[in-house]
Amino acid sequence: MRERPLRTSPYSIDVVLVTAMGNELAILLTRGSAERERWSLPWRTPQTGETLEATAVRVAQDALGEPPIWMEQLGAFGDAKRHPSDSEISVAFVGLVPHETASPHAGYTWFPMRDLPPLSPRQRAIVEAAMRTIQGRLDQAPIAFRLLPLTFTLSELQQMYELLLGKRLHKASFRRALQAAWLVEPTDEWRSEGRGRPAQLFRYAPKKRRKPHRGVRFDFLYP
Amino acid sequence: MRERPLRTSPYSIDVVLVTAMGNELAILLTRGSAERERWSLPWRTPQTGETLEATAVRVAQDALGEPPIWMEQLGAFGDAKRHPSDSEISVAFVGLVPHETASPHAGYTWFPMRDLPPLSPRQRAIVEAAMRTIQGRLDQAPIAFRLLPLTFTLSELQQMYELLLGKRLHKASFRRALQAAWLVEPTDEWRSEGRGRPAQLFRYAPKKRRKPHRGVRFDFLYP
DNA sequence: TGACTTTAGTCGCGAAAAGTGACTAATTCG
DNA sequence: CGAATTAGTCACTTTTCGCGACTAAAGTCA
Repeated sequence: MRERPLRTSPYSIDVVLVTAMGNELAILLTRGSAERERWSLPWRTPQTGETLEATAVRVAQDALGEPPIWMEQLGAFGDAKRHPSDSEISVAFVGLVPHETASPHAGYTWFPMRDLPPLSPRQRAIVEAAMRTIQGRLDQAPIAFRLLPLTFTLSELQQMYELLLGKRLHKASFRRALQAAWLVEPTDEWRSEGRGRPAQLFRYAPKKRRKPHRGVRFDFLYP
Repeated sequence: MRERPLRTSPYSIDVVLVTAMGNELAILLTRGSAERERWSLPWRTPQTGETLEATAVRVAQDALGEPPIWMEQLGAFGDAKRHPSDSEISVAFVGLVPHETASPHAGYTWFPMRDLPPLSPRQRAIVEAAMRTIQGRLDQAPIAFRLLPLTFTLSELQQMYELLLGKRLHKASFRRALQAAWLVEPTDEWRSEGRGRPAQLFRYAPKKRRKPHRGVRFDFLYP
């Protein structure tokens, strides 16, 4: 058994939990009792013998009761910026959570990305890194699919990509890229959503490619 | 002043210093006195008040007498894998050093990537992450140029890219991509390198682009 | 009912970029 | 000198991109 210093932890694990709330991205923040009036990212200090990832999953469990559907480490953040835990560095993670199944425990609240409360400089840097990482992984990991229900329309999928990228995409090009990447397959169900022609439902079903070619790339709209 | 625990440091800063040695990439390893017979990445524990980057630069200074020409954080590595410093986690960095000016201090040795001595699992993971990061940043940061002298031939530049990517590139496409990216400008000097037509010397001189468009992308050769 | 609106889904073309072999140019070697 | 060698460019084909315009199937409202 290894002792931890009593006053301050060597490092904390901070997690940016991201979800799609309606038309916006949102992240989970908490206001602990000891941290007078400032919101902060969920965090914990590691337990002995626990891997970094395991601690990050535990943070998510404590906040939402379930693990993220996708997670990635953002790196270590120090920079002499003050952190609520008073730890010297934070090892930060991003995690994605589908909004349907994500009901925050007491003390945790979803905040839309557009309207975040003041955070510590370090945590603000972490949130920005999280967004950059999500956008960078979007064409390599099935991030958008994981934020949607098992079946979805292509319009819903496109809207999710637009939300994550913060950009409008061109419909025809989006579908062409999707087909080239062999990521979805149609079901035989259709959904009528009020006005307009009913949309076919698709599911995420990546085909094995012999060559891992290049990632999915969409055409941007420059409005 | 904050006290550090005496027995183990909370974390160490490990640096993968990469250079181009002739036709191969090489990284710097050290065999400290206390670390019986095993080579390891250069590392230090942080001093109070020092940023992570500053510590990483200090590691490079101690090993080579000069700071890396480019550096990036790789993240935190824990995974319960044993580290020579006995620290719980390592915050790892990659740094690039041009080989001409990089003479290792006593106890440090360049090892070609193809022929590394046994490393701890954690450090092996760090080295692999370093290579992935270099390849991923190659089209965003002027990595290849920084490993070359101030003026260079386009063949030398292409060889450097091939070395870093581990792939052959097609000459005509390479030059086309280079021109599209406005990264180099010709000098009026030529260099005769034994047999064959003399090559014109170029220098790194990135033009400001109004739109940061996309990164440089080269055409691969599939042999 | 029938014109109009709204959303889904597709087509196809012009432009741009990528992939590649073959060509010309300037040097050294024998 | 001619062959070999390396640098640099050209030209052609294929693929991908950007995007407007089209058809399809529903609801809305006079």
